Amino acid sequence: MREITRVFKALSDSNRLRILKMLEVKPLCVCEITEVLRLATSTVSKHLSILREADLISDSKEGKWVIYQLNPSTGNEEVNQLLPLIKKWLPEDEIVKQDLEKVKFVDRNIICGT
Amino acid sequence: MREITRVFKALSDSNRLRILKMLEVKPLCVCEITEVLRLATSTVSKHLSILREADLISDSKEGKWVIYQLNPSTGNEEVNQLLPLIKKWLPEDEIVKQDLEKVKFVDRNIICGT
DNA sequence: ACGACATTTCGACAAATAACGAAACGATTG
DNA sequence: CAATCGTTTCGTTATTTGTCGAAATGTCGT
Repeated sequence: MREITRVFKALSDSNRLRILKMLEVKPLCVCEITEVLRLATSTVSKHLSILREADLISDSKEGKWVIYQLNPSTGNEEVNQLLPLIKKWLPEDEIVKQDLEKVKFVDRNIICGT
Repeated sequence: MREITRVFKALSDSNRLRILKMLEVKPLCVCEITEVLRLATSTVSKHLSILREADLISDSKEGKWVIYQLNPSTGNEEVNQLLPLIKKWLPEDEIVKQDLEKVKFVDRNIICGT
């Protein structure tokens, strides 16, 4: 039960949903997500840790960057069922559409360190 | 977006999940749910209103009782996809199993007004 | 080893949330 | 109509949550 409520809690924040939708496009590092969401880096990092602890995403180090990606298939059966649903949702949401547009052109080598 | 986060927020509380699982068995009135959850009536009523505003359940008056039931198929497409998933979840959860056992024998005519 | 940069952790704060009891509301029954 | 019973609303309180900035951690290039 605690596991499931943790997943739903992770999904119940609009900024975290935006992050998930962005990660559907491609894996992203923290600074790229920060750039799109326009929140403090520490805030984004917190959101990502909540998503990670819910098993919705996973991270991997790549040089000085930490790359986050959707958890393609995890041990968590509920997550495995939820992610495909969410993938089909919000196709017409204005904010999400804008985010995805930005994600296409975002490049960690250019964006970070301005 | 607001719609979807509202649904996930509604699902992110263990007492509200317990209510949903109970309603999978049969429609219930507030006092029956209160009896199983052992929370104050006003607290249960609040939880129910949150679930209702997320379109997860609906209510109908029946004499002096308000009967709540799962929303079989609502205009909310996300809810239509989520409810069947949740129905398959938590089959082994101890608390849920106890709740369902209690629900079987609960009778609003006996329980209410003690 | 040092400086620059990406990320996480910490501490603080405001806002949202879950819980309760008391009071208000609505409907049924005497 | 009045009393009763189930439910909702209101006001309060303790806890959790989202956010930020500052400090700590970790990594790369020089």
